[in-house]
Amino acid sequence: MRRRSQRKVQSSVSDNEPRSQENSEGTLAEISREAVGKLLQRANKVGGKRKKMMLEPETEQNGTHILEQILQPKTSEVGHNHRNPVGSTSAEEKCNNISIDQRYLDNKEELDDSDWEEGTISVDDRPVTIEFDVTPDPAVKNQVRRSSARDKDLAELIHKVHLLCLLARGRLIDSACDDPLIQASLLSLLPSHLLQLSNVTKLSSRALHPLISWFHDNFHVRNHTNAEASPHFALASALETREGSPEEKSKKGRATSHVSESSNLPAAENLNDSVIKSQASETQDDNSKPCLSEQSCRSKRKGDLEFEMQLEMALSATAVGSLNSKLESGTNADGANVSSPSKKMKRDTTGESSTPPHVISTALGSTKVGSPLYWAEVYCSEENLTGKWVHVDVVNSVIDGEDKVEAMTAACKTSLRYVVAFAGQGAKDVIRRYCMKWHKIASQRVDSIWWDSVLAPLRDLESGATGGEVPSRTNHGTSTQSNMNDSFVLTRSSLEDIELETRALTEPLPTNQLAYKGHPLYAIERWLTKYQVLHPKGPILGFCKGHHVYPRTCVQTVKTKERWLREGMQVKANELPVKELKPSAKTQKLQDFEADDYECTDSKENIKLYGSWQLEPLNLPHAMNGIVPKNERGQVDVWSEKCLPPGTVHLRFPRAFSVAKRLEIDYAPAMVGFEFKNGRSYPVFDGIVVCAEFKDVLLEAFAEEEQRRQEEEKRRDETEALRRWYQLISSIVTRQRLKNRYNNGLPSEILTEVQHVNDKESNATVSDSNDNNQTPKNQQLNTSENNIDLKASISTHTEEHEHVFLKESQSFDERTSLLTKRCQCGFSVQVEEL
DNA sequence: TTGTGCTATAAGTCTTTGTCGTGG
DNA sequence: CCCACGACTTTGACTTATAGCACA
Repeated sequence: MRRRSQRKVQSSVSDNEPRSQENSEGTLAEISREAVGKLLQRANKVGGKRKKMMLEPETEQNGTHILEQILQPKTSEVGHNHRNPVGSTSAEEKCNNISIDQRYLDNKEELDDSDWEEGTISVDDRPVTIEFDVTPDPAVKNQVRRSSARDKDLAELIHKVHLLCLLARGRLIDSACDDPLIQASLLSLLPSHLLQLSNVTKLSSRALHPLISWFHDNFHVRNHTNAEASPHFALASALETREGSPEEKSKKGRATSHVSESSNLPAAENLNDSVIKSQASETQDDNSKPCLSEQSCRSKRKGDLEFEMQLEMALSATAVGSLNSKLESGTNADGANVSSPSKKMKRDTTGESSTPPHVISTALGSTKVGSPLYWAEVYCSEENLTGKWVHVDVVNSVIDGEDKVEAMTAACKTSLRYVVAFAGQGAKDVIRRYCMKWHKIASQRVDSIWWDSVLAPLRDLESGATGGEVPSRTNHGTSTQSNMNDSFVLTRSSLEDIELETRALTEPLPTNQLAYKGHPLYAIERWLTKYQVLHPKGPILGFCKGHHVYPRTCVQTVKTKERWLREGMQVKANELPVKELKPSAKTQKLQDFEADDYECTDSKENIKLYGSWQLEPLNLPHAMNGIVPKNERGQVDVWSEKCLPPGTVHLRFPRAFSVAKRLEIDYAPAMVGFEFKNGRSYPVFDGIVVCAEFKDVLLEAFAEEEQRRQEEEKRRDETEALRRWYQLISSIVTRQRLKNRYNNGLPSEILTEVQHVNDKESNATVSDSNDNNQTPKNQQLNTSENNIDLKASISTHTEEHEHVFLKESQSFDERTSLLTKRCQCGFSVQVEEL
């Protein structure tokens, strides 16, 4: 099975668009596979690169060796990936398998493309190939490559996709369970004595026992399934199979073993169905009763496993973790109008991405590795004063065993990281009900902000489907309840929220001290960081290995005076540092150096840290008489608005200081931070700080100056444009004249004469004094700004003549460095001597 | 099996206020 | 001569988190 899905993924990876379009019309599982395949394609690209890096040292081996080497690191890398905490389970294994194949291909290409010069020496035109007897260095082979930031990003991405797939799958199953036909079928299977359960007004978990045992006895979990069946079909066929095969029951022992090996998935679905069904019947029978919901677990056989397999297909590449689905069935407690069926199907993912699938399989003794776990939750209004959702695992015939789930997953050598309840197309994370050691899994879960945002719309749906109002039970309600009733209407959902929050705040103390490192509720002094202290130092909640355990709320962050300054706070007078740190070696060295210079003995000053309770708002001197209070460097450190002395403003417009200087207004450069460049830190300035009364004046002056500057810039641009035009025209004219003069050899040649007054651009001026008067056309461009005069004249020569420049006739102007060469005909050329 | 301590590595944090040459 | 600007030495020491391993 794994191999098959692996191939499929691979093909979708290598296929191009047309294939994917084809897939898009296929089954949901195919679509899911394709989507995941695309992600894996990206993942494998990254993996390929990584591999290339690993193979670099091996490029000097011959081809055979290289191919062997290519295959060898795979195993180690697979192993590594399995260890990746954020990786995935079965799908990840597939992922790795695929990457192996990809890698092989990649390296084949590499072999084709690579030049073999490193391993080949050409002697007498005959290539000599040096072959190395490669024995892999065990040290290198065993070298652990830690996952880089990029690997982690990728793992997180896969993690998220995986969760989304699981959510989608859970909703599908939930939807199937809502099918009225399936519900009706399920009800029809129920023995009559169990149907009476629907008439119970107050449901307690104990009342569920007959139903659970009936389901447990009558349904089995099948070992193989039709992976392509839809959830609806799977459910229906599960019911059908159970009906049609009473004799299979007598093959019961096998079924039991199957149960143990395959997960509880089917049960949940069936539960859902039965619950819904029972509720439906309930609603029909007696709508006005606040009722109960019952759940009957039905088909263990096909449906469950089919779901499981489908799920695995859908998640093909991303590694299906184990997935538990639970179903909560509840009844609406309010006897009012329309009773909404309050059933909740829950699905939990355990060991979600990182656990190696084979571990699970070992634990379960099944070939189905990484199977999701499913169970149901039933709302029992008689439980826990306010009523609560009760864990019901029909496959294992366990009721109210929420504390056993974590142990069960632990037996599978994985951890329970997500427990999601589904109902009414919505979903809610109820991990807190099942997780007893939150600190162990918190770091393994996806970013909570992302997860909450994904679940937010689903939570509303779930709450709408299950959140029947809890009747105000003043008769036997507690004071807390009535208080809460005063403030808002209690719903099952809100009560559950309270329950989960309470659980979150009452986690038992861990027994190993390492767990206190970053524990959200508790702390021991040993694991505080450099900038943390306990304040107040108490109460002591307990002990762990001789360490006092304090509430995490006692842990305070301490900072230096300068750091607090950035937040607009200053240390109160006469406050002693709550903690002192030894200066770093670098600072120490620097201080020693200064001590040598100044013979200062107090060179080893500790870094003094203060806590937030030792602070008061920053009290800077007020600006007086238009003078800005400055620090010892003549500037103002503007870490934030709070750091501005009262009566001053921070002006950030460009060249503000020049404006202030021109207006003779007192100002201070505003230092806004530091930047590191070339191994040093440099202060970064942005704008100036001036007294508030000058703000308007400065802004006005800045606006004027800005306008003047823009006009100046415009003028400069125009001048530059003119200059370039002149240059262009000059060169055109010159070119034309030279062409006429030398190219054609015509009896009559055209000479172009360019005279430039105040010429600084051209290095040579060609003029013909004889023809100056014959200029047929003069052009003159004047600009009033910079007195650029342009005079271009074109003259015609009537006789052919080859100029001769004699040394005697040339003259040199030392002032302008211009050398003038003259021909006897009167033609002259000026060149600039360099 | 689990916790602990150690090591190695990756990643993150904190540090924190120039000088000189060149060209306009 | 003054001023603005850019190049220059591409920090680095330290802490924290993480993973693997050996051992009790």
